[in-house]
Amino acid sequence: MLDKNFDPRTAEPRLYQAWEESGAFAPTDNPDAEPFSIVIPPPNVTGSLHIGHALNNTLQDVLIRFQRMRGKAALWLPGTDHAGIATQMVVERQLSDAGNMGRRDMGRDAFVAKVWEWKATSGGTIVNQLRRLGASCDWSRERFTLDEGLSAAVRKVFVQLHREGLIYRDKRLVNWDPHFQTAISDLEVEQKEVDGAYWHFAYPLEDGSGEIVVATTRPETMLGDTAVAVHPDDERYKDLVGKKVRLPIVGRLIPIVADEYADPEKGSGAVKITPAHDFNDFQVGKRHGLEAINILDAFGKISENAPAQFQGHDRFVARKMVIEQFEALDLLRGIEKTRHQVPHGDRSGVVIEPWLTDQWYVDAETLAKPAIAAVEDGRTVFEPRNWDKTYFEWMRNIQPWCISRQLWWGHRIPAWYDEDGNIYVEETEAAAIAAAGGKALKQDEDVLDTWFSSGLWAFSTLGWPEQTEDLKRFYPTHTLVTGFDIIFFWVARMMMMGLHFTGEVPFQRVVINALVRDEKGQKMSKSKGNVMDPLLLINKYGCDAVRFTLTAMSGQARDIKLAEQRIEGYRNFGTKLWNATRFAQMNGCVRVEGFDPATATQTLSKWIRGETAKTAAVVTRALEDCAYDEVAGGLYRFIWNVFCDWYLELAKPILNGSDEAAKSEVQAMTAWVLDQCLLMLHPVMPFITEELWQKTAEEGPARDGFLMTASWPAYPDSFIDPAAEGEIGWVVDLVTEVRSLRAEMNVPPGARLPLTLSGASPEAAARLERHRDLILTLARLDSAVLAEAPAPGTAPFVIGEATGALTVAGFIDLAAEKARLAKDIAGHIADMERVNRKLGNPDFMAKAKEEVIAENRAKLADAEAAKTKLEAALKRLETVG
RNA sequence: GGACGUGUAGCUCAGCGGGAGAGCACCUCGUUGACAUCGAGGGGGUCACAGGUUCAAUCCCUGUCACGUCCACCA
Repeated sequence: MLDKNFDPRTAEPRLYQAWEESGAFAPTDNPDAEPFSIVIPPPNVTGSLHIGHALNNTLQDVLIRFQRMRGKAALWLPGTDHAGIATQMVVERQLSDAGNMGRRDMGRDAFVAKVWEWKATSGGTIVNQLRRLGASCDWSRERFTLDEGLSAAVRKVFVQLHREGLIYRDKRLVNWDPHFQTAISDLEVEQKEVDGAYWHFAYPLEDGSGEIVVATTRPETMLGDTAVAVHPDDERYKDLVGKKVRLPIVGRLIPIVADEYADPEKGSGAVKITPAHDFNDFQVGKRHGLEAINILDAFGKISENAPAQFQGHDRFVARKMVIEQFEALDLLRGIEKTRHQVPHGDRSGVVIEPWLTDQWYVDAETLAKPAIAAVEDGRTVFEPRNWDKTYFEWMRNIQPWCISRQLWWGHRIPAWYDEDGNIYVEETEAAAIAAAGGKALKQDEDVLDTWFSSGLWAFSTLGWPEQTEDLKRFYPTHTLVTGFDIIFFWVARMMMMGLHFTGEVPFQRVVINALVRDEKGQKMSKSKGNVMDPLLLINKYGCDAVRFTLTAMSGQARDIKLAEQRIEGYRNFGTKLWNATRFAQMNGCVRVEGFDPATATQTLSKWIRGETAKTAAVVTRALEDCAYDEVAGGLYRFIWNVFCDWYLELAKPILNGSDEAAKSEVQAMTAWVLDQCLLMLHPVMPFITEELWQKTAEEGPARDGFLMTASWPAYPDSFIDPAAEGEIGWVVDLVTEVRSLRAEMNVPPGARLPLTLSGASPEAAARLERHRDLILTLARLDSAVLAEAPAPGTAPFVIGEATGALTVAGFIDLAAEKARLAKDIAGHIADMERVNRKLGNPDFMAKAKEEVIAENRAKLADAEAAKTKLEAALKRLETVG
């Protein structure tokens, strides 16, 4: 006998370990099995499981378990990302906390060795947390973006793209992070709105004939100004173009140039040009052959290219100094407070500076073209569909991708330089030296953007560039499940790299999962203190409850507002199933080997068999379409509202009755349906279902292996029996009507009342006859018989073509009952009027579809009949009254 | 400025051309055994607003308002 409750704390680790040890997570080696593969979005190796991971990985696990049960060669390939900046940060902080020497003091090799050491001891955290979530990844294939194989793939890709001219080195403005002293890509820049101001500065004309006023939000950049621009059509400044101004403080003579970039509508219409520190100014500078003077160093301090008094001062200190000096020179013409967007590094949080350096770039525009086409023609589809618009929007406006980072942790760029600065890009140092004719070379100091290696993830993890069995079998992968926040970072780059290097899309379908927010819709963050730790939730409610909740809430919406109460509710759902199984055990509902539901003779058996088949159809289709909310909803309704609330209640009289044949059939059927529940629920709630699968085998025939590897159910349409459906539906309606009446009339629960049924068809009469015992029990009736007409003083209700009448003498409140009937009648009359209006409308009759007209006619007839019966009942009441 | 999305019951959301739905919350009633982590019953909505298309609009179109997210912009 089962315990009263499922104990997830002990069962979950035990079951997971058993699954893992059995090798069931690996794809079947059956060569005929159709492959189904998913690559995990590799979490940062520094990461720990947050609720977003829990959602993302639950959805993947649901899919992979479903496809595994369907007999596919299901591969879910796990791994982690080396996460350049994030990891370097963690280890640096650890070194500093421990009072060790810093990264720069210990040197590159020693530091990188430290990071590897850290990875070996602490890098497995998130992988173990995925196990707690029940993730059925094939751990034997686990990869790391910086492992030997993936590193070789990275070098090969870099070299090939370089040979094709798609990777190049360029000197231009980059987004520079002064905190980490590295370049970052556009995507790693976050715009934040902050308080700021426009400072209006006067630049005196060289000839002393006046001044020109410019405005800036970054006064310190004036130290690097090399021009002032005005619009060529701006009458105000027409005569000044070609003249020069003397840059205050610096003393440099700089030209006034005419350029369309200057907007006459903005400010004074004249704009200062700092080519080395502004993306727009850089372009203007190019057009006019202006010098780009770099006044900042890598730390964001003023460099030796600026006047001595500023050198070595932080950019924000220099800003104040510049303003003060303008004021002192009486050249400050105004300050205008404003709020404006300022770029910040997404990791460092500091203000990003446009900075002029040499970096490596990928020609993303060229790579994007096939990637756009693949989504346009449907080789890869987004789910929900409209995410493709986001993808297109970015891909069609894509900019060169800056891939070099001035960090130590990552894939070192496979480029070597000789003394003269010639570059040799090769997969190995030996090859580079050979290419250089034996000269001594020095490798590029930089590493690649982390996303460069994750862009290869879909095929590098399967063994590329080797033509491995896995690559042949599992590439292209089937589905990618990921968050919309990394469509640009990751999905787009995998599309580009996958198509370029394999000629095929990396995945056929991209399922975009929502963002989990707190119950008020706020983004979860540590500072707000509203984070929900999935591991705490798992400990509290069990993993299955957390998984079911996340699945149930994964509709089309972009956000999931997660309230703990929901998890509690789905924990109860698990308990409900557990107790239904317990009930089955108590009633001898043991699995019968070879039981064929098709042979069922009892109406109740045929009905639940059909309901099971309908549920399986709904759930299977929903799983195929990744309609997760429908998966959860379909299972919940069937197990709780159909199986527990009705079937088990309807089965009780049979299970307690004396008809042995009926009893043994219902016992076998109950056990069978329970098995089907476990099978269908397993992908979402793997633990409790597996536990029940094993436990029920203790009292019945042995099981052949895990539920996890059992076959997904599929039933013939013939399992649905319309006659049984009609009959049980009728019983359910009848019982519901009686219960409703009893409650409305405040009939005491213990009172057993007589019921008559008049005007019943022979079919209804037969149904009453067949299910009388059931009806008496469930509706708490004393008797249920056919009658000529409802007796006076009874409470009537309409059931199909018949009138039911409950004898409630002693409980009936005449006035209340009259009011109830009048309300019902009014409702029917309103229906009739509405339908009559339609049927009386010649346009409706001429243009509406046949079946709609028929439907309305039937509706009218039903309403009329019901109204007539209720009116008769009301009349009787009035006579009595 | 551009793009995408959302406004349906107190809350969270489903539905999406022909009778307004679910879960939770709320109210009433009910514990000698599957489950109080439960059962039975019930109340509650001009489906944001305004136009249009249609025989018919919560659903399609246009506009307005409100909210959210992403991208661009830092004179």
